[in-house]
Amino acid sequence: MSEIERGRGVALWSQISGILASEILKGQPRQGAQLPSAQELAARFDVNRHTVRRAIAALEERNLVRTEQGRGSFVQEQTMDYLISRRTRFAQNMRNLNVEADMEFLEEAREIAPPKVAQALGLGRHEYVYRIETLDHADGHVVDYSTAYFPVARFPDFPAVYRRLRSVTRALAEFGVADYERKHTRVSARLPDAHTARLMKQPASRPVLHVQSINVDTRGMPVQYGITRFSGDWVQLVLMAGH
Amino acid sequence: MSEIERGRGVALWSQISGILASEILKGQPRQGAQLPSAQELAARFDVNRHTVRRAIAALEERNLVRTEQGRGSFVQEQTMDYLISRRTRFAQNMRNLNVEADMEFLEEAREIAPPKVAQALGLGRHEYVYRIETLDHADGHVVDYSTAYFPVARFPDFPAVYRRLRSVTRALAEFGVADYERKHTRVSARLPDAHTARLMKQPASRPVLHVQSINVDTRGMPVQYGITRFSGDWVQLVLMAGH
DNA sequence: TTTCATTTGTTCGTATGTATA
DNA sequence: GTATACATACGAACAAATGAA
Repeated sequence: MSEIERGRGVALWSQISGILASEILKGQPRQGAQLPSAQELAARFDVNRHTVRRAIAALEERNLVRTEQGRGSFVQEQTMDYLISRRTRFAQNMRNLNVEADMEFLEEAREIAPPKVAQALGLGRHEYVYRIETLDHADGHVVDYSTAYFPVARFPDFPAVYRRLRSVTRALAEFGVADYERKHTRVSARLPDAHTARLMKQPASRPVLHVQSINVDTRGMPVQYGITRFSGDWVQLVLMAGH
Repeated sequence: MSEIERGRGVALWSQISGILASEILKGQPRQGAQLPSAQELAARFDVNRHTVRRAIAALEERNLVRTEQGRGSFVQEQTMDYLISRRTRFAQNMRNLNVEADMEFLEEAREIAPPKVAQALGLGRHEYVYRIETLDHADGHVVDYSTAYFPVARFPDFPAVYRRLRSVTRALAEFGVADYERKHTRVSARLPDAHTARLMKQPASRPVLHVQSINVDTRGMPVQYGITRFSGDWVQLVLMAGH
């Protein structure tokens, strides 16, 4: 079985480029790792070295690969700049990055607010919150695994609205929260627990950015408390001055 | 010999709390480790379980201990909140935290700016920068390992001034930079390389917060490019809205 | 899946010490 | 000195969560 087909109307370099791109996006070889030499790739696909070079040039064009003269080609470290500002919106971030974003609902629950959550949201003891767990993908990668809490009293049946609109911003708007902003953000680096690593499809030995955040409405009342675990491999937080 | 004294005007729970606090601060038991059960502690101090509970409640209040129902009480992992804002100053941060800060100069060099550094500082190719490596301690722990770059042309003999004044802020002031602020900050989570792990006295398996920052003067000209690696165990970055 | 021991959390009651009007 | 309020300390019983058998 040959991986590529000749005379199918798709140039060989293009097919090879596609195969290598999908392998890289699947994480094999890893970021920063060296690609097989042009010679070896030529042998693998049974084409001329020039054809391989043309394929790699296409990958460089897509910023998936970086080649260094005399050393070899390497999988370009991809970092997605995730902008943190007073007005942080996931969807907007993804649009800015020009990637295909996709959200997956994992779980929703109605439960008594854990102490930390209650404190963050300014709730009393024994008050209820919705806990909503989501996975965000972009370009086929897991960007983050997020746990968000919303007070039940203020946002009855929030999960249903969120599911329907697929956006925190629009869901909150439906409850009359026209605008909200980050009150604060806490960032730490840690190793994911087994559950998190599995969900994020990454080894437990790779660190994640652990971000706790509180969003408040225009009157300063907390509307959302969230924990977002960003893939350390793919995401870099960017904090801008001003905004 | 009894560890606590009754009827001396100091409540039993307060004495017990003090003893446990000093043990924890000495690192025994260590961070994350489980405390003896309330039952065992009651036996050790020969008091009622309630009294021990009161003592532990005080430790929770001081954020030295975390207790989980059905599991036990654990020494709270201490994180130092490191405030990132437009006007981030290490010394100020440490003063706010009320800890003994201490800086150690590791290395200084005069070298041609690496491409990334040149770009960040707005320098041309082949321009020189000072590279200064420091270790910051607080309360006996390594807080961060920092590499800072300053353009040689604008700040001749910067390292000597920095060494003398032991403060970036004051050293820059001596060169006429009355004020500066963060242009931006990039944060990622990664595993330290062997060199970094050794310097920071932490295992290479524990992640660090990798922070790249650019400080600019009031006219917007970059004055410093830096890479700071914060101990993931001890430091949590806090990003406040507004300021 | 069930059972069981361990541990923390909560709520009674009782007694005593301490400060204050 | 007396009355009152409050914090401290102990005892017993039970509820709730956890983890291991």
